[in-house]
Amino acid sequence: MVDVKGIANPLFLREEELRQAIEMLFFAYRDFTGEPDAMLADLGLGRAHHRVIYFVGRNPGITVSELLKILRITKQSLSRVLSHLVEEGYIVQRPGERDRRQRLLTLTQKGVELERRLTANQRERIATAFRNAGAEAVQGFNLVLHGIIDPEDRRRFDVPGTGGPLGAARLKAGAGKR
Amino acid sequence: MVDVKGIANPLFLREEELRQAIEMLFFAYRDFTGEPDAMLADLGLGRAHHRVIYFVGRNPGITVSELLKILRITKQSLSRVLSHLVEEGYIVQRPGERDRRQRLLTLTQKGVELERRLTANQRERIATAFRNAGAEAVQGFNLVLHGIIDPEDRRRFDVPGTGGPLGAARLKAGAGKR
DNA sequence: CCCTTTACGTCAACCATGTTGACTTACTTT
DNA sequence: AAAGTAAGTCAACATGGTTGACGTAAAGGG
Repeated sequence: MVDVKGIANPLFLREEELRQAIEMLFFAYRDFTGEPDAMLADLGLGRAHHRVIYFVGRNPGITVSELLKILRITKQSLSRVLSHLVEEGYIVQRPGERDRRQRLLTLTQKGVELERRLTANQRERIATAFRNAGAEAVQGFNLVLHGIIDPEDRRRFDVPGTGGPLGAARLKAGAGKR
Repeated sequence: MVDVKGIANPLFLREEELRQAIEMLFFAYRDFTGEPDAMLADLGLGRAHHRVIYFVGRNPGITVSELLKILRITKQSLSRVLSHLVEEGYIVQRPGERDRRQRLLTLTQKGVELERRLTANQRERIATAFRNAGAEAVQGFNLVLHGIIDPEDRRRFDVPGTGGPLGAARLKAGAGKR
């Protein structure tokens, strides 16, 4: 039991490395959401509203059930937030054409503007981190984060033409291995 | 205004790249916390308890105010969670030696065991992602995540001997640039 | 030695956002 | 026509954040 934490013990390094990752994920998420949360609070909205606005903006015409799958919350929980956003004029609903039971969701101009303001903050934070870390690091970041996500949702990041996840990032990483 | 999304437009690629990062961060965090949350629910605990247990385990003898700085919540909010954990025997408090106003927090054996179970899950998820992505990708992941964190908390990840953040990861990345 | 500051705790009220369960309406599918 | 599906609604409840006010004990500076 000598040298438990010494350099000769790979298990300690591994444990330490993994704990660092756990903590960085916590701090990064905390800070990543902090500023948008403050902006939202000024408008009487919360983080839940942000998530809805983000994913509706990203997937115009998305159905309620698709949105529920992404957010992994109940429809009752979504309902409170979504109906508020509709009442306040951030989002419009229209019936689906093929299936008229569906309510297709789209941002209004007001919604688009809010989404832009909120996302600009997050984008800027990430852009700075990307710039400082360099292109290779960004690929590594994408690859690891991709692997942390549940398999069923990884395919959201597949890029159609490339036949693999994450488009060019994956192609390049894969090339280096094979 | 032709070719707005075409390959000739670097702004579109950049925007898309940043949005992918935003979304991956959301999905990764969602899935990273999902399974521990379910374990905690069986014990009548929540994610807030997990965070406290984690950081007390990681920093034995931490003071309440240090913990508050990490979590960025109010003491009233922490109090509810922390006193519950003390009552249930996961954490013990003892007065500080130099400053007897302080309550130094430490996990009990019961607390250590719970912490291990919860963290094992997250560690496994990250370890798998690390293994599949490769060592270089892990360094990139660390470097980018580090850059996303607010500067005042980045130093938590500095490694004493190396004179820079993230120990070896940073040394290697820096060597390539200079 | 007093006085101020600090570390921590507590009570109370409120809010955002998640849950479960039961039920309805409208539409699609078989 | 019957069954299934998409969405909404009402109600009750839990967790974990917030602000504000106040209390206690210890530390530290004049």
